[in-house]
Amino acid sequence: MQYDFVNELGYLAIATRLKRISEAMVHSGRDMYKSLGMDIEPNWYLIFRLLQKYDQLSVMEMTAKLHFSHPSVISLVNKMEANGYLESAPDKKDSRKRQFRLSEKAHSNIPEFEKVWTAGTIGVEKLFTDNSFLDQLESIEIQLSQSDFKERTLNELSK
Amino acid sequence: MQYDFVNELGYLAIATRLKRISEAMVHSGRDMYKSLGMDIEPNWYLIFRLLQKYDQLSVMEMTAKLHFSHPSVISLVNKMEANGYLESAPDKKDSRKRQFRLSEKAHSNIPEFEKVWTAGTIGVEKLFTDNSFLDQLESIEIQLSQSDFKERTLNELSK
DNA sequence: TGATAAAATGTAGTTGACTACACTAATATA
DNA sequence: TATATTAGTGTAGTCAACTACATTTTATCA
Repeated sequence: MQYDFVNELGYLAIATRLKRISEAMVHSGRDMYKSLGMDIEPNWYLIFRLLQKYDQLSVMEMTAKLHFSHPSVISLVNKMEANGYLESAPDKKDSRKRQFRLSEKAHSNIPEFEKVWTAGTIGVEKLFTDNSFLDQLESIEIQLSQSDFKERTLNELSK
Repeated sequence: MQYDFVNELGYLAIATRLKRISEAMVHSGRDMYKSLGMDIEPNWYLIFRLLQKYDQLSVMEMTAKLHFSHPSVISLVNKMEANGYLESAPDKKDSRKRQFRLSEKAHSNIPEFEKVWTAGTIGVEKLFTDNSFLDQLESIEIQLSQSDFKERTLNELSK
């Protein structure tokens, strides 16, 4: 890796670095799916896994589980439905809701996807020497959900 | 923190989590600057620090040091110049280049900014029990620059 | 030198996240 | 019951990153 000024900046540049790593991985993932001739996107993984576990969910149920905004979820599921991976039907009891489930195409393709997802998981896992990184990530998430960056900084400022 | 399905997904969802954390911090930082009546944006920190260190830089020199795309840098420096924090002048030797430096306004405001940046750094630092997180981050960056997610996954797939 | 390639900047358009607003349906309440 | 509030979905517009393309200037080299 060539010289990177951002890494000199310590903790205050951490958001920049996290975003760069994330974008590099997503970009590379998109590229990989294309190379493998798979017509799916990196983020669809979240929805596939959700509907494997919960079978049928509405938009708001997905936003609650993923902590995404609802427009983001709508955008994801619309694209997946347009590509034939999801089916939606109005909820029987509440006509405001659309219930989404995996399509037949999804079920028949997922075994192939699983191979790639397993390989991807192993590949990423090898980036870490132990699993303390995931633990630290969770710790950061919890702490920031209790008191965000602004609050923490203003608190330090007032000392 | 409420239930978060993404955290069940392990290593393959790490990009999603990094991005969420990054966006939460940037969002909160923007909000903080606003609350404090400071007319700056979180990412401007990178440019302030660059020009403190290097005094005068062109767009491409900044992209090389930050590993950002050049349109991103252009967008940043244009906004900063519009807000009076940067001054630019054509390079004497190469008329394609614009050389950027900190303005008088920047120099006179930075001491106040430093207080906030120091507080922010301390606040973020306290999210971590030790500094292994930054080390791990650097290790990931280096590894991914040598072989990206796609390559790693395809490599595992072929085993 | 003249032609070609490379470099620096800039613009346009894309993407995926977001907030804000709009609409409709369901629920709560006076 | 009628009205007000809340909830679910959808749309529009913003934002910061990106790629691709365009333009101009500089550098290379036949």
